[in-house]
This record gives sequence, structure tokens and C-alpha cells, in this order.
Amino acid sequence: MQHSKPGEPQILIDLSTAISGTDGGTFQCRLVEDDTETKTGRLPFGPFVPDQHRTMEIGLRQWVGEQVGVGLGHVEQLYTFADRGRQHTTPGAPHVVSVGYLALTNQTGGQTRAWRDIYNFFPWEDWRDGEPSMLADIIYPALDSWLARHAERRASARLAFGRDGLPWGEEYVLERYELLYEAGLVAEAFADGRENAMPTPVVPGEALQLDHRRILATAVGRLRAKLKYRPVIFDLMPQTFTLTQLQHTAETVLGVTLHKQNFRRLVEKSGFLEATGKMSKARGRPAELFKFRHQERSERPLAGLRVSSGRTRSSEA
Amino acid sequence: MQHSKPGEPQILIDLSTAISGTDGGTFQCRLVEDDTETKTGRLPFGPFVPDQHRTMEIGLRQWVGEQVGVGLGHVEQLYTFADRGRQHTTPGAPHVVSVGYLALTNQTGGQTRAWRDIYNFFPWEDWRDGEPSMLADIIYPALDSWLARHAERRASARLAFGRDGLPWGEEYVLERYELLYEAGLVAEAFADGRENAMPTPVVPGEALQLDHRRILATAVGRLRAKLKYRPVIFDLMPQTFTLTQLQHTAETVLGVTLHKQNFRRLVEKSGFLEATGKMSKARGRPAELFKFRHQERSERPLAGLRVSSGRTRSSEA
DNA sequence: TGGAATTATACTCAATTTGAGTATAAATAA
DNA sequence: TTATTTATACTCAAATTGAGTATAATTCCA
Repeated sequence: MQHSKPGEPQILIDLSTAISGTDGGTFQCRLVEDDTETKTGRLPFGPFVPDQHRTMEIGLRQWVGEQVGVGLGHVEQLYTFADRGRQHTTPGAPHVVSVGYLALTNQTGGQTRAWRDIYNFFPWEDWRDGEPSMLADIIYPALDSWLARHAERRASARLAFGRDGLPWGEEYVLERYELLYEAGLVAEAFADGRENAMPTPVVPGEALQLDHRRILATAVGRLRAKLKYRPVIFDLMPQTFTLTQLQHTAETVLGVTLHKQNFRRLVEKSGFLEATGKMSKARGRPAELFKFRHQERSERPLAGLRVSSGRTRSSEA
Repeated sequence: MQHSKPGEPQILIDLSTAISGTDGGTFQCRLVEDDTETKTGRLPFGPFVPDQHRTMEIGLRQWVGEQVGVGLGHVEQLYTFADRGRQHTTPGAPHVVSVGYLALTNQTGGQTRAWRDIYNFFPWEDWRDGEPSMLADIIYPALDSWLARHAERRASARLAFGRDGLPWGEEYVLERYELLYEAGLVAEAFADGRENAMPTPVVPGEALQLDHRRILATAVGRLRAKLKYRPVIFDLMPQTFTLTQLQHTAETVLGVTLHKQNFRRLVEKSGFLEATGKMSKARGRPAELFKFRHQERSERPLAGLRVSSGRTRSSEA
């Protein structure tokens, strides 16, 4: 086995973390506040330094601690991205490989500038009020025009966006973003110097530095998929919560609305919840406050939250 | 952001690939044949060289091509391992990070020395003849003795091994291997110099070089999980096959037996199969030969192979 | 003060899916 | 020709899912 020779360019590993949380009806992601007004945002990240970091997770916790100081619950490795041309590298500089992580927290910062609504970056992913009109108005026409010249990507696009009567799969967040990038329709494609990219992004949605929007898309897709078979949603909840709050959190993450009565049935039967006996005070009838049974996390690992769709917000009346 | 300084040790990325296939009733993995009789086996692997490899997948295909020459179907990144102390690094040498990949093939080499039965490496994972006796005889006593001193790992062990009445989850292959490693019960723990490791491995099962058994465990776990929600099993099948052959392949990968009639019903209803009209000739009644509808792969992405357990082989009689 | 609006929760019911069979058909082996 | 082997068809009860209706307990506000 050949090890890399002295003359070869070095490899640098960046650890980038998408910290997600929810606050009421918004699905948020923590950005770093050191950016000037003119620049795009970024996730907390920093290099993996093997001498200092026994594991990558230790390294990432250091950078998160220094840059945003958020307490992390569940932490999970997402994917390692290493394609040339996706990190705006300058020639001669070390090649940058980025390892993306997902972290969950139940302490979101409300409306500060550092906590941003994830659907700012992926406005086409929020179907709680029905199918976003930008899909039919902007995305599909632009994508179809590109697909006309790239027939080999048509099957992927059908699947990712649920065209031709296929269902919209909430979890294909990364696949959708990647197609938009490939088609040159998002700002990062131009920033990375892709020849087919438009100087002004065609598709609405805020960009991030480097490959951070790609990592965030991976995080959202993974979280949406995982919600269905593991009890990760409780990492996003406060100590006690009502069933409606729990449902709103699930809906916010999944970007769809759910059938209320069936959601109750599912979640009560799962055995993950324990009634506290206390009641929430809000507008209508008071709701019982529940808490998560932590011991159940290991006892019922498979029973997650299988969700069935309900009406959209707008049709609820 | 700090980039790594010249004085710091370099990082080397190894791309290691677990190539899996099935042949009749065996679940096989391709090893490299350059080893002497005395050494443990290894997966095909080699360094990621950014100047030569535009993506990591290109790099891995190069090393697989040079070292074993197997045609790859589905290829998928598994995980990036970077913990210090899991690669037997010599001081001063570059720190090695390994990115593990799963690759599927339908061309296994039968009984050559290079194609090895995966259950050689994880004999406790094959439940087709019922629960392997080594679990109760060897693994549980040794693990329990370690758990007595490591109470914080007890919940993970209960879940991974399905203790105390919990079900055995086929997909927790990596979690089980990691616990055995941590407890010092497998050969790699001693090779890595862990202080609690036995010089002679306690648990049966062949070792591999470096962290390759860890990567293989990740591959098996991922494949078992994926089988249930994606039509990946067809990447392991020949052009045409009978339903029984398909079932045997699923059973071989999952390490459990399935209920025959229900498996038929599931797979016929899924729409993935097309009857060829031809018949197989074997011992009993001839079976119809089917082929996979490739176009359906993109049309029905979610409908995978949800399997329900059947009797064990021994109780079939 | 007394509906109206709002929110929570209980219960129903048909359609579908799942788990576990029994029954029968078509070949080979002795 | 009969047993053995393998494949395939069909049944049936239990559980789950999808989509409701019904009712209860609050606040809002005229």
C-alpha cells in the first residue's frame, strides 16, 4: 500500500455541523455570527486535528463550543464530501474534505440572527400549506429545460421531485438540492465556477458558504427519514410538552401536516410518553402535559413515529 | 478558520470497500489475495489522492479494479472512521482516516480463497438455524462480565443483542461488533493494543487487518437495513431467478429465515418482478423464472422488501 | 352572562396489511 | 406407482391504517 508522498498536496478535513432545533412552528438551524452583512452565512466548522482530537466528534464539539456555544443532544455523522470543485479551493492549497454532522438541540434562540429558519434555505421543502407554488412556477420549468439536455438525470429527477404522479418523498432533500445544483440553478453552482450556472440564482432560497447548504440538506433529509423509525423527535422537545406541540414539531421537521387523531393514537400507543398530570394553559381546552420516558429509548428502539399525512393548513379552516 | 500548519502530521484518507455478493446459500465478501498464509485478510483499499481522483468513488473504483477486478453494481458510502488507535498507526506517520464503502455485485467467485463467507467473520450473526449457541455459551458470559464493570454500556448491549426479551435486530451488526471490540473480546482489540484485550480472542470469528472487520460490520448492517425499504436485493441476483432463489438471497443476507408464502405475496405484489415464462429445472416442481424490472426501481422507490420471519431451517422438516 | 370559537380528546368503522396457516399442483426418486 | 420434494394458490383472523364523527373543556367577546 502506498502512503502519500511528501510532494503531494495535503488533505485537510473540515468538520461541519448542522445544529437543528424547533421553536414553535419554525425549524431552525444555528449559524455562526461572525459574518459581515454582505456575506452568506455558515455553519460552525473547523479542521480535524488528529493530535488534539481523539475522535472527530470531539473535534466537532470543540468547534461548536467555541463558535456558537450550543449544548448538543443527539450527534450523528452524516456523510463525507470530497468532490473536487465543491469547496472553492485555491490551487496549491490543501484539498479540503468535509465531514458533515447533524446535531439536535432543544434550546433554540428564538428570533436572533444566529438561529435561522431552515426553510429560508430550502423554501421548496415546506409543504405545510400545500405544494409551494414556486415548484410549478420556477423550479420545474428551469429543471425541465436542463433535463432536456441531460436525459440521463431524468429518472433521478422524477423520483426526487415526485413528478409524473409519483409521491413527494419528504426525505429526498439532498437529492433535490443536488439536482438544482447540477442544473446550475442555485447560487453555490455559480460560486463554484460551474460553467452552466446562472450568475443570479434562478431558484429562490438563501445560499450558505462553501458546501454548507449541501450539508444542511443532508441533515434535513436524514432527520426526516429518521423521525419515522427512531424516537429522535424527543431531542427537539422541551422537558414537558403537549401532544399538539409534539405534532407541530413533527410537522415542522417533515414539512407536511399530519392527521391529528391518528397522530395521537400512534404516539400514545408507542409507550414513549408519560403523563405528568399537569395541564397546559392556552386558548381552547387545556391539554395534558407529557414527558419523554428516557428508559424507553433503549427498550423500544424500532418503534418510531410512522406518520400519515393529514390536511394542509390552508384546507383546515 | 485555521488551516493545518506545515509542522502538523499529515492526514491520509484510505478508501476501503466491502464488496458483497451471494452464491446459493452463502453471503460472501471479496478479499485481496496478496496475503501470506499467516496474515489476516484485508478488503481492497488504497489512499484517496485528490490530484488523481475527482471524487472518492473514482478512487475506490481504481483500487478495486487494480486489486480484485470485480465489476461493481450499487456503490454506497458507509461511514468515515477516524478514531485514534483503531488503525495501528506508528508514531510520526500520517494519521489515517478510513472511509468505508459498500459495493454489491452479482458475480461471486464461488469457492475460491478470495471470496469468503461473511459469517466466518461474524458467526453470531447467522440465525438461519436458530440462535447460534455461541451466544449463550461464550459471548453472553464474557460480555456480562465486562458489563459488570461498565454499567454505562448496559443499555446499548441490551438493545444491540436483544437481551431481556428484546428482539434481535438483524441490522445492529456494527453495534454488536463494537461492543465485542470494546470489551476486548475480538482479535482486533488486542492488535490495537487495548489494555483490556485478551491475547487470544474470546469470541469465535476470523479477524481482518486494520479496521476492515469494523467496515464489513457496517456494510452488513447497512445492507440488512436497506433491504427492507429499497430494492437493493436485485443487485445481488443473476439476470433471471426463481422466487425461492430470491428468498434464499434475502435470508442469507438477513441471517434469518422467512415465511415462504408471505414472501411470495409481498414480492409479487411489489411490482418489481416480471415473469419470463421460462421454468427452472431442479428437484421438485419447476419454478417460474422472473427478472427484475429495472424501470420500476425509480418508479417505486419506497416499496422495498419488508420481511416477516418464518421458521428456522432446523424446525422446517 | 352566555353563546361562539377554539382546542383537546374519545370513539367508530371500513379498508388494508400482516402473520400463520391449509390445500393442492407438478415435478423427480425409488 | 407411490413417496418425496418443491412450488403455488387460497383462507382467515388479528392488527394496523386512513379518515372520519362526536363530545368535552376551555377562552373570547358581544
